[in-house]
This record gives sequence, structure tokens and C-alpha cells, in this order.
Amino acid sequence: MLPTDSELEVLQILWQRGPQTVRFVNEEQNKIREVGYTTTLKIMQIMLDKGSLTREIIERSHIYSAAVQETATQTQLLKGFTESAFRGNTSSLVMQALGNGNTSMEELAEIKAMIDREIKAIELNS
Amino acid sequence: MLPTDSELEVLQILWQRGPQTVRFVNEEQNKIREVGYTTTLKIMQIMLDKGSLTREIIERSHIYSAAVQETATQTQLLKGFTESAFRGNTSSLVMQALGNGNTSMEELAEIKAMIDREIKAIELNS
DNA sequence: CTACGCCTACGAATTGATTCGTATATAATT
DNA sequence: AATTATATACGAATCAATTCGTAGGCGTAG
Repeated sequence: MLPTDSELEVLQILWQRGPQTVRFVNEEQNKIREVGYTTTLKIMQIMLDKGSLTREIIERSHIYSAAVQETATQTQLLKGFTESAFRGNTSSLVMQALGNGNTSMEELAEIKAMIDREIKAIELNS
Repeated sequence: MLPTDSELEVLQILWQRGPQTVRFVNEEQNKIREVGYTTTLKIMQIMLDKGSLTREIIERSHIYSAAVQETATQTQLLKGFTESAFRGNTSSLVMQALGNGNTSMEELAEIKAMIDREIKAIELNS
């Protein structure tokens, strides 16, 4: 099941920083916006309940880990977003993403290489 | 301001099909999912209020038009999405989008051409 | 022992978006 | 004139997500 916005926020922190306490996640969030401690706690308990987090008890405090994969989640989210905002038109989404002008030379080269691989793959299949 | 999900749904229909009545929009939505007529009406009235739609009265019925541009809206939505789902990493988003394997040869070529233009632009600027 | 700090649990309030019911108007139909 | 069909307006119910207040557990410092 897809994470809500605040669930995604928690997942991002755990994906990036590895398994952590509620306190840690809350402090990370507070670097961006004000969030009460029990708010973070509640969200993480809900996620535990849904199965998108797991936890273990170490030294009397709970350490939470992401139980869903970053890439898999991104793929699902991207699919829905492409559908709703771009009517499923992937290439128009890609063009707009690249059009922002904040993609470095290296990244562009990397993407280009990937496209070449895709093109090869299609050629082989026809 | 960013459209909510149902607002976006309405905008997509108007962007695609041009100015239309509530009835028309509602019937389009019902091809996908069941939506009551007054529900569509209410959403469109809210949008009128917010300024994302305009309307004119023709022959006693209201014809609504999108008052926000498709591309501009997509750009804003994409920015937020890239941030929340990909921590701002555009190239990783693009790679995943292309990785789905449902992009045609023509589209890939078009994207590649665009990347080449971007690369040229960067080279000129350095 | 008591107070304090830091933790978890969890019900309940709040908020925002969506959906729906009902009132009302107006034209077309009988 | 009465009925039917089709509109708009809009308050209120519903629903999901988020936020918060409060209670209670447990170790540590005074």
C-alpha cells in the first residue's frame, strides 16, 4: 500500500539514515518544519501497524526500520503520479524534469547512456 | 496554488477537451469511477472560487474553462513530487521513469535529442 | 522516597478534501 | 396549469490524515 505524505517523510529519513529512534526521526523532521514528538510517534506506530516499518527493542528504546524498499516505493509512486499529472505520458514527464536545467553534465551523460541501452534493447526485440 | 487530486482530475478533462459543462466533465469522470453530479459541481465551484477555473454563461448553462496552464501546473507538481519521493534527485527520477520499458523508440530519440541540446547549453556556459 | 526526565500508548480533536442531500430556478412537455 | 427534466447553490455529513493531550512505565539524580 502507498505511504501517505507524512509516512513518506518518515521513510525518507530511515532510508537515508538507516534504523533510528522516534526521537531521531522527529529531530530530523524539525530541521524542516515543526512537528511534535507524539505526532511523529503516532505516525510511526501507524506505520508499524500497517507493516511499512518494523521495530526492535534495544536498551529499552525502540529502533524502527523501513520494511519497504525505497526503489519499489518510488516506482509505485511514480506510476501514480505519471498517470494523474501527465495522463500516463512518461516522455513528457521526463522532458519536463530535464527541462528544469538543474541536471549536471554527469547526470545527463548517465541518462543518455541509459537511453542508448534502452534503444539497443528495443532494436534487438524487433 | 496546487490543485488537489479531484481538482487535477477536472483540469485534465478541461485541458484535454477544452471548455465544457459540469455535465460533460461528470460524464467523463464516470467513465473511470462513479462520481455524483453534485460532487463534480461542487468541486468545480470551489475551483471557480479559488480561481483555477473561469466560467461563462451560454444559453443558460455554465461553460467552465481551465484558468491555469497545463505545463505550468505540471511543473509545480513535478517539483513537489521530485522533492518528496526522490529527495530532489531529478536524474534518479528520470532513470526510473525510463526504466519502466514502456517508452517507444520515437520518444527515446526525442528525449535523447533534448539531452544533447542540454549538454550543448552547459558546454557553452563553461 | 520523590522528583524529574524521557519514553510509549492511545483516545480524541482538528483539519482538509470529498461527497451528498436538499432547496430552488427555469425551460420543455403534456 | 401541472409535471418532468435539467440546472445551480450551498450547508452539512463523511472520511482520511494529521496533530495533540494526557496517562502511565521506568530509570536516575537529588
